[in-house]
Amino acid sequence: MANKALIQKIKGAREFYPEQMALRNFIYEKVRRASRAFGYQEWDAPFIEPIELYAAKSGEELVKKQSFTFNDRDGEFVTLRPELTPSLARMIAAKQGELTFPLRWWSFGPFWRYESPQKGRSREFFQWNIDMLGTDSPEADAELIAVGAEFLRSAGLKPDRAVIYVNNRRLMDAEFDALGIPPEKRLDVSNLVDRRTKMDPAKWDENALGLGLDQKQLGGLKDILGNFDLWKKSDELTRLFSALEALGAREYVKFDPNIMRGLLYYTGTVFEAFDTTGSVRRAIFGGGRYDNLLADVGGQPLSGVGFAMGDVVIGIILQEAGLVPEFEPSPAQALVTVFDEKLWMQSYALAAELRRAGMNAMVYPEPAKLPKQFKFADRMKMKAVLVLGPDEAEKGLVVVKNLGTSEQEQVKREALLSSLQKILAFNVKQD
RNA sequence: GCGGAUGUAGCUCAAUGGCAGAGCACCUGACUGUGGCUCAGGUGGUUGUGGGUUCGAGACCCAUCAUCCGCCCCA
Repeated sequence: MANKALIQKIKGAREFYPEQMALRNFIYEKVRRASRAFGYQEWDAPFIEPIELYAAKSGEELVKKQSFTFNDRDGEFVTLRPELTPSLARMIAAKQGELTFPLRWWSFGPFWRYESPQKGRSREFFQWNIDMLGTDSPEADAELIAVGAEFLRSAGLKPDRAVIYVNNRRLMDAEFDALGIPPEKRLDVSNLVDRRTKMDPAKWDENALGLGLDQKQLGGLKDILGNFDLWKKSDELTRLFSALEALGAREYVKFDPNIMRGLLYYTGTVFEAFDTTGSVRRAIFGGGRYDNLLADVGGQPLSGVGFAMGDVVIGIILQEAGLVPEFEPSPAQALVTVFDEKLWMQSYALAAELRRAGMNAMVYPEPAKLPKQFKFADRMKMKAVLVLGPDEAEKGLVVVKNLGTSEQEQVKREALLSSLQKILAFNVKQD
């Protein structure tokens, strides 16, 4: 039983022990590489913002119910950021005249949403955001999708298990129009489409009719949602797919008329990536094209395309797929033991010497029995252990033991580096 | 906000209402200058918390807290 005196962490907050931190950094590294491969610049915004920033957009209970808010000492309402886009809009608007467009920005940082924690969802999470602003073309949409595909590829998720589903709002609006679905019902219908895979078919039909659709419209809607060649009617999607072909990302992408995305602000291409084989049914990432990003904050109209990916879902998927590299407990590959009180400082000096030579070296923090120190090195999965005992000190030697092979040799101090490097290189090959 | 499940050693889990246990981990020793492997021994518990029923509760009842799974929601 845990110590009762321990104060519990905040519900849904995340604790990153070194092993989890390694996963987070693994994701960050893949994100960073994919973003930079396409020339995107890293940026960030405040973690706390005035609540109005979000209220301006949704103005809903959503903001109050699903955000962490509090009063600061001056009585201002402060919100832990639940998303990045409003901050992006403000920062762009503030320097709209001096930024170089088209602008390509990416970010990876913490966000908070007051929701009930469950599989794939916590109250505190890290999110990758990536956007291109100032270009309005299906080819730009294709680039963002290609960035996402590049991330999936580099993380080890092949097209047979990760798929990016694409649709287009304008295409769907045109289809809805053709069915005689009035524009004011589009939002409700979109939301219903979004929920289709989750719902019982009969119930879904019922809801559709409840929205005021007639049988003929319902039938037409289902025809549309079952038509996976529909994209051929869309000039935008046709161009998108040829661009994806050229970008080498086509194999990851499928057209799916059921992808809508709940967000109001998407106006053209929308897309969502899913793991098709694992236990997580939530989207890996999702995004699309939005117009008038800056409308709410008073900037000039600007079109953009972007997507966001949380760390929780992708983390589960990568672990399930066995794609996370084995955890290395210690960044240092060599342990310098401390033989006794007298030789303590000599061991410290030896470790310092290794560090000056560019190696990561850990020294045992105090004299202790050698078995204990060796055991420590073993549990830290270190590759080599150095022993500087009385015999070695006297003759200017060091014992180097390869923990992988159990072989050890006494070498002169001058030969230590090359001996160590040999062991480390050998062990690297073994991995 | 709603529903379901689970809380026992550091971890994973046992224990018909009748002495709280096992495996792993940890510590010590076999092995006073060498990790893993083996063997022997040992430490470790207010059974989430608070009440109740009972001669007797880890188990049954009520409440509460926490976690997990799902619904709702998902900017």
